[in-house]
Amino acid sequence: MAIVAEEVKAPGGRRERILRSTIEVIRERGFAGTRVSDIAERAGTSQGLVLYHFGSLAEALSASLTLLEDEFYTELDQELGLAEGPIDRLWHMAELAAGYGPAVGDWRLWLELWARAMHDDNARQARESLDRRWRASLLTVIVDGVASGDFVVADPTRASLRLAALMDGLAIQLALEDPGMTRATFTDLWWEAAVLELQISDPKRHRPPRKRARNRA
Amino acid sequence: MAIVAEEVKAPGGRRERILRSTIEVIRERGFAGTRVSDIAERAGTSQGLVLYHFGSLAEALSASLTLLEDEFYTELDQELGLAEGPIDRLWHMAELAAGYGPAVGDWRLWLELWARAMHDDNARQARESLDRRWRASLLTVIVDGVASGDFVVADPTRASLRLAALMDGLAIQLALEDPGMTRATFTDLWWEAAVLELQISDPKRHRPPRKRARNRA
DNA sequence: CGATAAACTGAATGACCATTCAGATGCCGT
DNA sequence: ACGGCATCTGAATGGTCATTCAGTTTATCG
Repeated sequence: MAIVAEEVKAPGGRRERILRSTIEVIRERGFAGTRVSDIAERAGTSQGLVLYHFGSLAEALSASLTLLEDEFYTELDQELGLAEGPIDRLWHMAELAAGYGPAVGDWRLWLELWARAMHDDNARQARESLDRRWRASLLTVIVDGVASGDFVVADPTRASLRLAALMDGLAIQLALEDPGMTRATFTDLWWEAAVLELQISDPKRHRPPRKRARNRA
Repeated sequence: MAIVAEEVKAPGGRRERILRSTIEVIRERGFAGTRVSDIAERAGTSQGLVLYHFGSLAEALSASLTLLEDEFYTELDQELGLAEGPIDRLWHMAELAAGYGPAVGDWRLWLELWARAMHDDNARQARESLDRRWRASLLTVIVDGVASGDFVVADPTRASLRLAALMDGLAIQLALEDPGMTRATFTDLWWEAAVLELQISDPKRHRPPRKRARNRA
């Protein structure tokens, strides 16, 4: 378990390494189960250093949320940059949400964040801005699609609310490993709803198979 | 804060009173934040008694989940018993989910349960059977509606999956008090999706206004 | 080169909590 | 009235952490 090889020069140095470890630990053990010693061990440092950098466990957790936000935004922008028309963009978002990527589709972390948001103010704000951003992107895609004639919707805001909520709901099953819910069914079910909701007409070019299928352990 | 008046004869005695207090505390402080002393204080007893009855905090939490399941089932059955046709039943489920009732629409508790299900096996099982039950009811209503001609659906299972997921997703906003998400918008958005998904044609009798609006503090 | 500061460590320290326990109190059948 | 049993209490007990700290190593810069 004690790999010490590539740790020497992670970009960003020890501090960022600790934050990344923190996120990993939260994902595995939850906010509640995350101890300073877990973070230190995962990062290959001492407990003292974690506190030296962040002052307290609470601060470390909070800072890791900020890092998470950054990665989320980066991933979203990058992926949307690749897509061409509204339909393609929508499809990319579906795949991001289905978990083909490091941050956006990391639903275990989202469930944790939702629960924590009820009791911790940092978490509340983090999840709020992440959610806002996500839904704004979705809305933009829909509005663009309406403008370009790809979609037909009476009320884009309502449509985006619903499609976003549907993702969250499906994601719960995904995160909890409900039998019968896979990434494939996720996109499948969601896309069908989107087609219905947005009256996507053009049947060509729907659901291209995914190229890569990378995901973290 | 120390009210001691009506505690004397809660039906079911001290033991059940402790379980109910446990659920309340979980709702307010989360699983992680729930201490034996919180439960005891809330129930108006000593810490010792909590442990006397349940042996450990973990057991108390677990037992409270069982009570929660019972209440959920009771509430669901009772409410569905009141309804007449498939459309009416569907509407009742929407209202239950929107939080007009003590157990089913208690979404803060659900968020907690989802998060805990990732790390605790009792929670995992509890949420799984609750979820299964809920979705089975929804599926039944849909199938009945198809049989009676009220609904037109190609694949009832997929429809029920989607409609259930949509509820969960909307519920997150509700639980986290997202500005712009109320019980009314919840039913509104969901019902519109249901109408679309199930091709509900009969426009009369849709969305009767709610009679009572009771809810716990 | 020093030397000053930053980064880092590991061993205390102390707070917080679940759990234990020795005993009180009420209850019930006889 | 009394023995025995379940219920109940409040004060220990002990373990598990976050946090502190005295001191060591490493980087930086004149």
